[in-house]
Amino acid sequence: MQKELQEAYGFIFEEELLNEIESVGIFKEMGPNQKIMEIGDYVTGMPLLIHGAIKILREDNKGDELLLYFLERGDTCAMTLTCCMGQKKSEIRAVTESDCSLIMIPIGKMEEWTAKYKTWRAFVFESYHTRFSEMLETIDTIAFMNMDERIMRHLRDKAKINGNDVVQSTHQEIAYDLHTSRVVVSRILKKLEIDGMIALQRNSIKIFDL
DNA sequence: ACATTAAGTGATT
DNA sequence: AATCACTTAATGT
Repeated sequence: MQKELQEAYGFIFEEELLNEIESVGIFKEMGPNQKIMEIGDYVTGMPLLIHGAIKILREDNKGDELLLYFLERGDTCAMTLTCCMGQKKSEIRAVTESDCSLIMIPIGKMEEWTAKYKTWRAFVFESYHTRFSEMLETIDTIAFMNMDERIMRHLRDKAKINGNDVVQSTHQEIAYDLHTSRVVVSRILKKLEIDGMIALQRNSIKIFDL
């Protein structure tokens, strides 16, 4: 855990804080599509992402979901930041997108470290700001972009996260993430393929126009 | 060979 | 862009 921690956070946190993280944090590794946090769960810990990606989803009253944003190495969940002061329930769902390793920090430490470490404060504010920006971007794409642009953006995001121009995903999964129907996704992907932006295979999509 | 799941398509709203 | 109804293609057993 020490090596991973050093690699991902060594440049942000001072020695003393890194040591504290190491002694109090719980190292976890998990495969893709694992639920880390469910809507309604009490937030008990704060994840520091070391490796891999996590997608953050919102759910409507019918149980349909919508992708809010991805978390990557060096990121943390903004939900835990807003929940840390009281015993609040999570309003989002967090699911691993790929193989992940992360360190869980007990929520009690948050306040303590906020007072104690300047780098921690900076990290929390910075994270908060970044997540907020990403949310605004997502809102923009929903409000102002056509579905074909949204799909293209989503494919690029996924490609970037996995470091691979071939995205492993079914049309149905994309439809869930973007809160639309599979038929619509299939049609738009077909159009994008004819336009030479992507190549379609069963269960995967190759992206040319990164 | 058969069942299951993913993807393609026309028609309608 | 969503939904329905149906077809076709790919994959697992």
